[in-house]
Amino acid sequence: MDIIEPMVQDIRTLGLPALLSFHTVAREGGISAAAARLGMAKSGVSRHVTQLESHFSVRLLERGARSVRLTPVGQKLDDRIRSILAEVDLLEDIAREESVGVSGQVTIAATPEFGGLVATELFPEIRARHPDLTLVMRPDYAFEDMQDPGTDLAFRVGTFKDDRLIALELGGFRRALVASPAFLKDHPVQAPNDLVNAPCLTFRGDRPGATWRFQKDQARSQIEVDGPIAVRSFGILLQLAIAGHGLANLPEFMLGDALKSGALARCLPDWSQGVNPVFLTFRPGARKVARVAAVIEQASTKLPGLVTVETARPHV
Amino acid sequence: MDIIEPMVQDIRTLGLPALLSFHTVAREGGISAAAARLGMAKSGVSRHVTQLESHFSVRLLERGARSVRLTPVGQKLDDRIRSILAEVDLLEDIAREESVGVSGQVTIAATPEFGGLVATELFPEIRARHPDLTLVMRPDYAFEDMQDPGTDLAFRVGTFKDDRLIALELGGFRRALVASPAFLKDHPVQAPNDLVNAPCLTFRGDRPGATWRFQKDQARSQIEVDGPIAVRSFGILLQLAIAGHGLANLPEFMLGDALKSGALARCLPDWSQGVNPVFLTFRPGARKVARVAAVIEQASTKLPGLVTVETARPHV
DNA sequence: GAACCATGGGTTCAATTATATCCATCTGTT
DNA sequence: AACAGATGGATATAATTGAACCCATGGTTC
Repeated sequence: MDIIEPMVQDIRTLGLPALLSFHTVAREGGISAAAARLGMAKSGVSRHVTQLESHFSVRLLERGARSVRLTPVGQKLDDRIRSILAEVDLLEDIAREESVGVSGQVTIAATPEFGGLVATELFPEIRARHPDLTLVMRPDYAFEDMQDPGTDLAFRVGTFKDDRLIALELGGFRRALVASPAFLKDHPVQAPNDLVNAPCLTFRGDRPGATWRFQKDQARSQIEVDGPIAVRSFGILLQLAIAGHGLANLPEFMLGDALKSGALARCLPDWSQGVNPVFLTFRPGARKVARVAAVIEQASTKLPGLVTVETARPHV
Repeated sequence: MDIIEPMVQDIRTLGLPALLSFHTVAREGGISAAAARLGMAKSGVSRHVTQLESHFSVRLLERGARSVRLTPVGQKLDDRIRSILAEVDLLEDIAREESVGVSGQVTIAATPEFGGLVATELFPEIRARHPDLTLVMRPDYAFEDMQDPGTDLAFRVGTFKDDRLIALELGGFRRALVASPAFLKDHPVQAPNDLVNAPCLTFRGDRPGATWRFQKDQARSQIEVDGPIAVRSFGILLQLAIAGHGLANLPEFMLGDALKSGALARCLPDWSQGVNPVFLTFRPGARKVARVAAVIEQASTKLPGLVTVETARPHV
């Protein structure tokens, strides 16, 4: 009849509860703790683990006297199992939305500035369409794991590495070097090299200083800048620049008002900086959850117009 | 003690076998057929489905007299379930490789031309590292679903939409408009508009004709070309161009030899065409499977140098 | 510092409980 | 009548628990 023979058989002997037990052991760091968390007898958890071990014919836990550690294979498997359990959770969401409608809560992570843009530009329309939906913006520079439930979507700027997430490229933005007009009168900046000893207001990331790259026609310039003030907030950098404390290199989308009102002026307007791509990331199954899809859709239709300076490439 | 309370509980009553049964029903189009495929009593399959339905409180199947159809929710859920089952399968692979080592088979889909590039440039080194690994290249212009096991990796050119796959951007290539020197002597092409009535050798995709876009400084030109010969193979287009049958617009990476030997010459060399991005796509968990990871790693380290014309952006 | 025990975590085992599966039967449609 | 799916009861299978068991560590004591 049918040619496709190789279908999954082993799943039968592999239970979701066993996967959950093992994953909980990995999370909690011990069988007793996992059993407490799951509200079941520790013998059951122990059995689940051994069951998986014999199923895979691989040792998943290094048994110490008072503790267990994951073996390398155990770690790999746990990582996948975590994803699987998260995907299974989504099944519930998808089904529930069918009867209850789009409601509940969507949690979105983004940098504070970008989060502001997203919240002001996107949230009103989403809320108008889905009144029962609660949108939670979690502004943070540190990107979280997103494998544990809690965050549904994350806007990320620039490169990142995570196999387990879908990344939707929304466009990109440029940065602009700006300072207050008064400051520029005292500290004229004609070329990128003038920045070396200038008071640059840098974003304080993991390490001090920053590298700013400029390009003009074929000329490229890469400057290691530093300055008296470094802050872990672009918003504060913006205020500092307006107050005339130095040069700031800020995303274009933050500068609209300040440039119009004349509070800030561009430096080196002929020199362009590369495009910072903006990605929207989420777990693979998330797009099938209607309330998450609503936000994704809104973001992918409306945001490109807001941040894209040049159309870079077809979106994924 | 711990703050993190919301952990999955429902999984307990949700069995992988039930998911498998439902998915098989969806695949086979009926409960009896599914039961036959799974080698179990049809009553069991029926129970599994009703069990899921009551678990989710949603109807998954439209019951007809002699057939069942998936409800919209059923389709969504089945789509996710399919992914989940595939991910569960990967668990076995990951575990097995720990004891057996990297072996087995990796199936890779790509267009015939690109497949050739991949096979010649990538396969030797991979095979040298993993002698027990069998690499299967499946050249095909039609991209398959990749949700059903069978294809582990797929190289894709240009845009695509599939939430369920991870896309790794490897770089991009440009196309070049070429023809034989003899042909060009008879049919000089000075500007893109000259192509309108020229005998263009087009790739026969889903619909006839093609749109070629050219750019020179700020000038942009978009030409709807057509011609006497349309073939669903870039390789044959290359041969036709060499034989002097017309103009072909081919990927740069195919043209090395023909341009060097003088068999082909560039047309409109001042006009550039956009970069065609190349993606490597795979199921989310696939990278954790060592034998697949070996190919991904090789591709992502070696291919960018082969196809990238300009570094577009940091890879994901 | 060596011997000692008490503690906490992991495993094993048997009994109980729950669950899945099958076969036969029933219902409804074509 | 024939086929596809649903239902129900009997049986076998599997999951869960709680108590007993191990065993390494850490602290205590001498």
